[in-house]
Amino acid sequence: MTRVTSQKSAASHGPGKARVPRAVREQQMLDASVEAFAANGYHGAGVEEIAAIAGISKPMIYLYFGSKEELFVACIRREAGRLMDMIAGVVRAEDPAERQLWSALEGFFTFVSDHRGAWTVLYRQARIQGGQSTREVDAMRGRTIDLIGELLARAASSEPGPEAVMAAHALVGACESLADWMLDNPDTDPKTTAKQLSHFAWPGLSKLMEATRARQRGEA
Amino acid sequence: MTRVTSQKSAASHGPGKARVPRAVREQQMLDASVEAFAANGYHGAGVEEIAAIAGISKPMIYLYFGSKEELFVACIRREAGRLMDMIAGVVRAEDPAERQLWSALEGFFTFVSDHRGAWTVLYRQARIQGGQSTREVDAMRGRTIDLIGELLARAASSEPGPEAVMAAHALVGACESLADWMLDNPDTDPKTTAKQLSHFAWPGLSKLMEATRARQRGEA
DNA sequence: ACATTTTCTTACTTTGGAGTAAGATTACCG
DNA sequence: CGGTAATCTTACTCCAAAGTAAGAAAATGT
Repeated sequence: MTRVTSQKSAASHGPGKARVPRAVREQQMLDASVEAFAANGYHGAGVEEIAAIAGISKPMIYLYFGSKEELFVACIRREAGRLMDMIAGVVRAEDPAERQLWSALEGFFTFVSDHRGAWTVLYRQARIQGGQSTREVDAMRGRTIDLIGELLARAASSEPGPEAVMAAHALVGACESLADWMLDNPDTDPKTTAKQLSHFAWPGLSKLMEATRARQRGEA
Repeated sequence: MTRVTSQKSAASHGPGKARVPRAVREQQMLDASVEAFAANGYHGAGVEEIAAIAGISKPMIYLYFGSKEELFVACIRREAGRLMDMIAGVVRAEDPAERQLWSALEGFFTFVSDHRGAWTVLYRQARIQGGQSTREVDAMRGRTIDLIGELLARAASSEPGPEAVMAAHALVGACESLADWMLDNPDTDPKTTAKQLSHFAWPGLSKLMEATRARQRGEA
């Protein structure tokens, strides 16, 4: 509610609306897109509706982004970048494995919490949509899983085996599910969620890495 | 490929197509719908296309199901029922908690494996779509999570606490993610997947239940 | 002041696909 | 046999929403 179409319309001289440089408008359009896509899904959200939220008319979107799909891809890219930045910003390479894992979880849940609704829905949308956006998100998801697999393997000082890959998939799935849950329970603390998941997942991971190390000693 | 429009067209007398009773046709339509929705998503699949796959013309679908959305809901309901039957068929109430958990996982992964592509995509579709289908699937998912939470609580002989609920969410998410993974790796054995996830998840669950029991003793 | 570029809008075309009208053909039942 | 009900098709209507044409109004430079 109380959407602001232009915060300095009165300051500008005359009846014409405030002109805004392209770079800024693009970000406003992306903000509006994320809001609309998150609320109604890719097909549910209309370009006209998005334009309205951004306080602008439809052709501008086509002028700056070319098509609805490209607009969507631009959203995905921006949000994906933000998520990656968030995680990269809190994980310290010199920490031990368990600590790194916990940091990554904390970064992820904090991001979801900060971007209420927006990201997770967008993320789920993108994986379904088909086309470029799906490819990009799936690629990012795949890289994340590989990374976690390698992290686990490194903690067990070995190569990533099939169990580590499976564990990584399971862990990522658990994160996604808990992220959804956080959206329904807005008063949940991201750090608590991260810590609890960490507590829950670590015994199994620890056991798995132990087994890996044992197997490796037996083979060597 | 080699889609069969009617296996007894030659057997029937004359050029007219084989007539089929409603109950049978409905199932054929649902089969076609699942195939099309799974391949192209709810919006990507056209009613005309579904009709073609079922070897029938479009108005029949509207005559029997009313609208595209109702058709989709009917798909969801049928597949959800099958999944529930599958799980209910393998879980034995008198078994201990760990065994029950493993059985449920086995049932789930077997179902996904048997209904290659179809179900998981449908399921993911439904959770996004909005409308009746989303409500039903989310409700089913919620019941499943509650069930698992209660199972865990019962194993710890206590009421379901917030940690149990969280663990249940994480576990369901892990299952969904691994189901997706199975679709990309068709040569994966469902039982192996179930067993591995069980091995991976149990230490954490066990520890959690232990803590719950300890806390309860302290309070009593 | 004038030309050029950038920002922005109103009003339009187009189309893909959901949904329907009207009726043909075949089975069923006295 | 009719007559009624069920199955099934061709050939439409209709609309929401993507995308576009044409140009107005403001900024920017010279």
